[in-house]
Amino acid sequence: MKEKPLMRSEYSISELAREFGITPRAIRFYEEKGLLTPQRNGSSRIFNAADRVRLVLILRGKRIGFSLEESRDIIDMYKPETANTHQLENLLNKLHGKRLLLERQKKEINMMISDLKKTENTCRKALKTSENK
Amino acid sequence: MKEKPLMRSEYSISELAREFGITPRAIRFYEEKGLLTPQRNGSSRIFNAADRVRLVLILRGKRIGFSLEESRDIIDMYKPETANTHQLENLLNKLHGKRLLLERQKKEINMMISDLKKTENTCRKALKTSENK
DNA sequence: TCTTACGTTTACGTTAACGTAAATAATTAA
DNA sequence: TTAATTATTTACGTTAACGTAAACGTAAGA
Repeated sequence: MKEKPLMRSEYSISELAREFGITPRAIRFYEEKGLLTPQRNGSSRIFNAADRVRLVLILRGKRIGFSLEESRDIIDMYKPETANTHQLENLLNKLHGKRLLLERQKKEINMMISDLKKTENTCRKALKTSENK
Repeated sequence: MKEKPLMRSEYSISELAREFGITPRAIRFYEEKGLLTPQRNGSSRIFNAADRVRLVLILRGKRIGFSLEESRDIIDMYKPETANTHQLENLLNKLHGKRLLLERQKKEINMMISDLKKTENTCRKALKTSENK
């Protein structure tokens, strides 16, 4: 008799949805946008390991603040048929650009924080003064 | 006769728009959302120094990836009538949160970059090999 | 057999942050 | 006086990334 495979290689839409904490609708949406292209069993979608990886990449892209369109490059990069060095350079440039942006944002945030801490001190002093009257 | 003031203290909508590289529409939109409350001369808006500062804050908020709703707290913080220590703590917490998020994003980006550089090397080797045949 | 769970497609709804256009008024320059 | 510039309000349009609902098919279990 067959044993249950320890590591699944095929997934239903809701299995993936559960695993990644997203909705089936979202997954279908990604497919609509051409970011996923699962097989079919009749009308039902069947996702394999490669599809799962692509989903991981999509979600990783989202976490770094990429739009789906921006993530498309990342995903394409991981499918061997289309991947080429030119694309890779391109993507690396994008990533460097994003990183620069993040660094700038962080600097601005730090400035705002130190700015507000001054305000904080001013506030506290004002409070103290008003308490003393 | 009157001399032109060196430092303006009143601005028309298009003056501000030009100065900050945005459209009058955007400024009106910010007003609609209650982030700006310029005076009027008849039907025309007149912005003063304080309004200008608030606009600066709105745009700064955008640069660090805040939505207008999130920026609202920042702006409110800078108008003395409403500002209080509680709000300030709140805002500081938000900013710290945002910074954490940015740091995480940067880490993910760095991971992706180093990941892709491996791919890059693999690519180059593959190219070399195929050239040698 | 009936219900429950899961799958599908189609299609309209939603939020944010404006863009764009139309119709109109007031001011200014030639 | 006429044209250009700048202003207003009203209101519909746009993009992204799904949410939500309807209407339907299918397979499993009590």
